[in-house]
Amino acid sequence: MSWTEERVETLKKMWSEGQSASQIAKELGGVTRNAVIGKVHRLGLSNRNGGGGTAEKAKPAEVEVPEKPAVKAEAPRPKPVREAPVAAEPVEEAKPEPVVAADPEPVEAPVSPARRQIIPAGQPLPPQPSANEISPEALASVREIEKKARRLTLMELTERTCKWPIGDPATEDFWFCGLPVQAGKPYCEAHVGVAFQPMSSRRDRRR
DNA sequence: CCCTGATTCGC
DNA sequence: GCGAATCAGG
Repeated sequence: MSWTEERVETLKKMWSEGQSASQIAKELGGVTRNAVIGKVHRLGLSNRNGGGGTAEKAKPAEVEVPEKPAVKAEAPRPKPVREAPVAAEPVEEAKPEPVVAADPEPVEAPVSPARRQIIPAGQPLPPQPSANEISPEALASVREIEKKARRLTLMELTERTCKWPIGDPATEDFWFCGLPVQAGKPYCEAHVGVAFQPMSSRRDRRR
């Protein structure tokens, strides 16, 4: 295999998207991650760099996803309490916005008759942390990730698959992320981002 | 052990 | 230029 224009393009694209060398190598095929890394260096795009000559501290591009309304087609049912997908606002104060199911999304998922409605009122729901103060980037990537999730079942999880739960466990609409985990951690890159927050203004909730 | 990117150096 | 081997780290 040689580095054809096309392959280099793919490399550049994926690399800028933050894909790992191994993933890129897998995608391209015929090359190892070493080859990819080597090429990356030779191309001089190992670090942030747009090729403008002047060293601009441009951040790693990152897939800028303004907002994707598609959250999750939920049936208009007495769904369990769930905070709004997120309100990524640069607000310093946590703003509890109890937005419940306000998705102007054309639901197309017919509710299965044999399900629903049997949600224990307790608190059996997994964290499903739709935090209040998660970095916008993390959230953006999480939403992206959830669309690329491998949708593994509990039995399919391994020590190397992201164990982030997605969906409502009380329905068929539930699965695990399943993407390759970060390293040692139980979640993939994106989910690690929201799971392990630096510890920002973790103001204790008063009750 | 799994993975990551960085570097070296014979080819 | 290429990339396996190696290094350094998580």
